[in-house]
Amino acid sequence: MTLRYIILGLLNYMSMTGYDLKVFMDRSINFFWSAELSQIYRELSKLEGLGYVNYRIEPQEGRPDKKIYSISQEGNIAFIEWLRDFPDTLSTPSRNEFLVRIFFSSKLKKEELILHFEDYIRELTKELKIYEPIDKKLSEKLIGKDCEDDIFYHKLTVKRGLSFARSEISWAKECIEELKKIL
Amino acid sequence: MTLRYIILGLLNYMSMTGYDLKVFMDRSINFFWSAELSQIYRELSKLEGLGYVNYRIEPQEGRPDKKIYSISQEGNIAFIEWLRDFPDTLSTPSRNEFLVRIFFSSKLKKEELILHFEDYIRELTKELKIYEPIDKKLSEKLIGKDCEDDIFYHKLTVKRGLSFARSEISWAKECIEELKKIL
DNA sequence: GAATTCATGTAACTTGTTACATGATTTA
DNA sequence: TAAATCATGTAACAAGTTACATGAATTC
Repeated sequence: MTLRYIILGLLNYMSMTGYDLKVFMDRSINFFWSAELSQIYRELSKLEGLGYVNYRIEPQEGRPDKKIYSISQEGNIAFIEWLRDFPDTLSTPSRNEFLVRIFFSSKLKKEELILHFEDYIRELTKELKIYEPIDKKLSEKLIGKDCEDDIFYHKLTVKRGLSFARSEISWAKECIEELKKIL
Repeated sequence: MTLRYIILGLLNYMSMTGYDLKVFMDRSINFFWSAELSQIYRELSKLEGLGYVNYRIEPQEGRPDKKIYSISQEGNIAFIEWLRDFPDTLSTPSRNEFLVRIFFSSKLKKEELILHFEDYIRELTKELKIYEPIDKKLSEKLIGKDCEDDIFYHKLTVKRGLSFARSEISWAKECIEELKKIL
């Protein structure tokens, strides 16, 4: 269901094609949710069936015509409803393959496992370097504006990205230390 | 694919029924992976088809007979292979519904959002209280043993649970502060 | 000359969720 | 008396992934 509401939420910003939605998602929400184009198209058809979105066709030459989707009033109501009933139990079960692998790593050479932790740190450092300029940019955009603005909330998620990455890096470093002790 | 290797990994510890696997998972790996019984049974059939597991039947009275699964040699080879080729790109896409909701929260009253952050903090505090005694227990078990032991690796994942929960709590507190500033 | 962008999708598949069914025994 | 535990599963559905197809225009 989450993808459904992401689409409605984004169409609230502006009307878009399925392709646009994919591009938009890849550049924003992708840090904490992802979806394939095929999934987006499928969901758009369902949303249309529900009357939550409408589309108009913009003809193109040499390319398939654009279907520009907009959110309907009913769609907007459904979106707000979803937003308001935040699940109390932290709904989506967390799945983390990296941790599964660590859990079973007794079967791995310590040196090898250390390399994996180092890879992990490298990945997260890259992420930090992506988040930092975004954080700055959003801060600049926010100056003088009040909090009604979406940017304020986007920034909260970017801050979380920063704090998460830093915390993971320091955990991974501790793991490497522990492993080196008993090498 | 991850569930497949979790099952193989657990059967490496000991032979079990599908039901046992579910119970075992719920008490350990559940913090970073979960699966329904129906999914486990389905995967066990597939694994049997692949020759990665075998089972013997233990008859029972008044209850369905037990099917006690063991890992085969081929299964063990497949498991080790999986463990060795750690994906370089941090494979499974992270999905976090809570963050999606925060991203779109401009449509929510600030007071309401603060309540959601407080719920989140409460959840994570509960988690901390679960992890802390586990961490202690594992530390005690580890004394005098060397690192070949699975417990050492399990403890790394528990440490991560602690560090994650603490980091999330402090982020959520900051968010509340930010929101109160502009209330 | 090869890959990427733009824009639509379909089809087949895997994975995860929910609901249902059975039936004795134990616990609250 | 209701529910949880033990133990098997099936069926239907929802969500996510991967591969395929089209075809012009642009960038490397």
